[in-house]
Amino acid sequence: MPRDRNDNSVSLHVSGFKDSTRPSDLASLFEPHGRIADVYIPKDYYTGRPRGFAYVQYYDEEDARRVYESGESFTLDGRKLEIQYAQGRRKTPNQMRGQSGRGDRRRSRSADRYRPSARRYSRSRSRSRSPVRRRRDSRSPVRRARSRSRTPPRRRSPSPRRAGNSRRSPSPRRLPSRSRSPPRRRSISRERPSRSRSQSHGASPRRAASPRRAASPRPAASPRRTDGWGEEPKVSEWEEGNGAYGSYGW
DNA sequence: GTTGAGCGTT
Repeated sequence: MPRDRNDNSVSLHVSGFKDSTRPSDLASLFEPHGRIADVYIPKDYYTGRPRGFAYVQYYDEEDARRVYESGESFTLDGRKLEIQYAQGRRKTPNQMRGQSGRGDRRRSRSADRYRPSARRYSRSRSRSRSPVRRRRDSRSPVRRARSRSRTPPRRRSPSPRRAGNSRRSPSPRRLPSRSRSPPRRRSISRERPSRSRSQSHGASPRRAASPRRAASPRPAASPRRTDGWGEEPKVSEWEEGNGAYGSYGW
């Protein structure tokens, strides 16, 4: 990521669109006004649902300014979008933790983002086959398989923290808030609390005897593969217009 | 290699 062009890099805070809206939709909407550097739609950390707003960042700050100042009203899917300047820089996970005091409740799950350049998919393989499966490993499969340290609670390894502190973070001092555990898809075992109480007959000691790493909360698979990465038909369209940004993909 | 857990909605 071109990082921030400068500290002034402005992102537009856009809201008012439907939950079904995808980054690419916004991208194609705003692209005509300037090169889009990034479109990011935060999603709830747990539910994975879009939080209702997005950040559209122009590569050139001026474009953002123009869009904003022009007061032009953008409508997407019949809804008028509200546009503002983004207030702060994106918070990093760490920052979020810091706010845990208050934001503890609204941690947000991986967000939907849209980066120009995402041109992978050479037609080397028959992409028409199973899109889903393919999508999964479309991005450096190997990489992904190994570095499970990065991607948070996508589907399998639920605890982002677990990964992070493994060695990466300099100061592994994890906050005491154990509520940190991520997307726990309502594990059943968790839901039968009082049961054991009056369960005089079934309680066999030997069972409880084997302490099996109850520590790892397994979020039974993410809600759905609402990765956002999924099928993005229009993307290509948008992308084509901006094939110039090749910068990353990650 | 610079992150993707950035302002929501009382």
